[in-house]
Amino acid sequence: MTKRKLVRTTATAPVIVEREQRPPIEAIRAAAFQQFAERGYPVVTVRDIMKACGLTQGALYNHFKSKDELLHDIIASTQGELERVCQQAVAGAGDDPRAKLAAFVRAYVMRHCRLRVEALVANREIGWLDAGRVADIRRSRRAIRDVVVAILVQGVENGVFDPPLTGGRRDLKAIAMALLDQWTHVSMWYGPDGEITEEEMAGLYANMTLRAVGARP
Amino acid sequence: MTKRKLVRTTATAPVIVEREQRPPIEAIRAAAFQQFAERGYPVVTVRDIMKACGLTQGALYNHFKSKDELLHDIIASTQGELERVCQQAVAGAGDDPRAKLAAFVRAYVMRHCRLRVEALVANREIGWLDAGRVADIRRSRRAIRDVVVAILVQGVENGVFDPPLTGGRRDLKAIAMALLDQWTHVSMWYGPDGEITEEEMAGLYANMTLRAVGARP
DNA sequence: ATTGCCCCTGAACGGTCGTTCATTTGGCCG
DNA sequence: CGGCCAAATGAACGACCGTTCAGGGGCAAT
Repeated sequence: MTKRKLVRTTATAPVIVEREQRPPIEAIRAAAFQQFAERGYPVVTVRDIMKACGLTQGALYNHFKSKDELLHDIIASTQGELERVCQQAVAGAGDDPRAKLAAFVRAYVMRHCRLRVEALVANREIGWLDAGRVADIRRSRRAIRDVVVAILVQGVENGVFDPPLTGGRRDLKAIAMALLDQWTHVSMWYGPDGEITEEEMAGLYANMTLRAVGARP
Repeated sequence: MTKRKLVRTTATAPVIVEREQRPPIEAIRAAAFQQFAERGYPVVTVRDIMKACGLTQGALYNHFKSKDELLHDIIASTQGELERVCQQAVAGAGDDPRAKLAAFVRAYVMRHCRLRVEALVANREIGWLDAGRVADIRRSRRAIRDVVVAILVQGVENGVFDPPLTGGRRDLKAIAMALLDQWTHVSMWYGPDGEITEEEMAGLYANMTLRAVGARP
C-alpha cells in the first residue's frame, strides 16, 4: 500500500458547495475550519480546502500568503474573540469572586459548546504554527489563565474560596490550569444533538468549579 | 517556499542514538513514542524514526507491517496498561466510594505525570488510526469511563456523594467525562522540572475531584 | 471600445512521502 | 569451514504535497 490518503477516523466525505454566496475569503475560512476540525491541519491539503468552496488550489494565494497564514488567521480570530468574551463576562459580574468565577465558567463553557469546531481547531492545531506566529496566541492564553488566577487570588483573600493545598502551599496556577483543561475539552465530546443543552453544561461546570475551589455558600 | 518541513513548535533536533543496546523492535517503539509526542504522527516520517535508532527506513518493515500498525501498537499497549492500573487502584481501595474515587484519581494522574510522553501520544494521535484499529482502544476508554461512572453511582446510592444536578437530573456520565478531561490533560502541561511533585499533583486532583462530586467529609 | 485590475485557472516545479524489493550483511549451527 | 536465514540496506516506485506563474475572463471606469 503506497502513501494512502491519511484521514482522521471521524472524517466524512468533503462536501462541495454548489454555489457560494459569501465572499471567497470567508468561504475559504469556513471550509478550512471544517476540514481542519474533521481531519487535522497537516493532512488537509490546499486542494481539499479550495475544492470544498468550489475553487481551485491556486486561488488560495489571492487571499492568504500561505496555508500557514490561513491557519494562524482563523485561530487568532477565534482566540481573540474568546479573550474578549471572557473579560466581558467577568467585567459584568459584579465584585464577588464567586459571581465572577461562575460567570467566567459559564461564558467559557457555553462558547466551547456552541463554537466547538472553532475551539477544536484552535486547541488542537495550534502546534503547527511556527514560533513567530504562535507567540500572540500563547500570550492570549496566558492572559485568560491569569484572569482565572486573579479571581482565585481575590477569592482566597476575601475568604470566600478555600481551595485545596498542594504540598503545604496554595498553587493557584495549577488549579487554574486544571480547571481550564476541564472547561476547554468540552469541545471534544459535547454534541448539540445530545440530551443536555449548552446552558445545562455551563451550569454543571460552574457548579463543579465552585465546589472544587471551596466556595462558601 | 516549497513544501517546507512541517514541525511542531516545541520540536527539538532529533537525537540519533550512537549505539542501541535494546532489541530493535523496542528501540523503534521508543523512538516513535518520542517523535510522535514531539512532532505529531502525520509529520514524523518513517525515515525520521529509523534514523533516530540508527537504522534505515526499510528496516521498519521487518518488525511492523506499516507505520499505522506501529502507532496502533504503541497506543494499544499504553492504553492496556492504563486500564489495568486503574482497575487495580480501585480494587485495592476497599468499598468506600470516596476511597475508590480518590485511589482512581491518584493512580490516573500519577501515571499521566510520570508517563506523559506516552499519554500525550495515546490521547493526541489516536485520531490517525483507521476505524478498524481504533475500535479496541475506544472500547478500553469507555471501560475506564464506566469505572468512574460506577463509582459515582455507588457513591450517590450510599449517600456519600452529592454531585451537581444538570437540568433537574443527575448526569453522572457528563460529570465523569468532565473529570476525565481534567485528569487526562495533566500530561499536556505538567513538567517534572517544575516545583510540584507527581504525588502533590495526584493529591491536588483527588482533592478537587472529591469536592466537585460533593463527597461528605 | 478600450483599458486596467482583480480574481481565477490549471499546468508545472521541486520536493517528500510510505512502501517494496533485490541484494548484502552477519551471526549461529553443523 | 560452508550453509542458512533473519535482519538491514538503499535505490526505486508511484503518488501527492505547497507554491508559483503565465494565461484568461469579467466588469467597472474611462
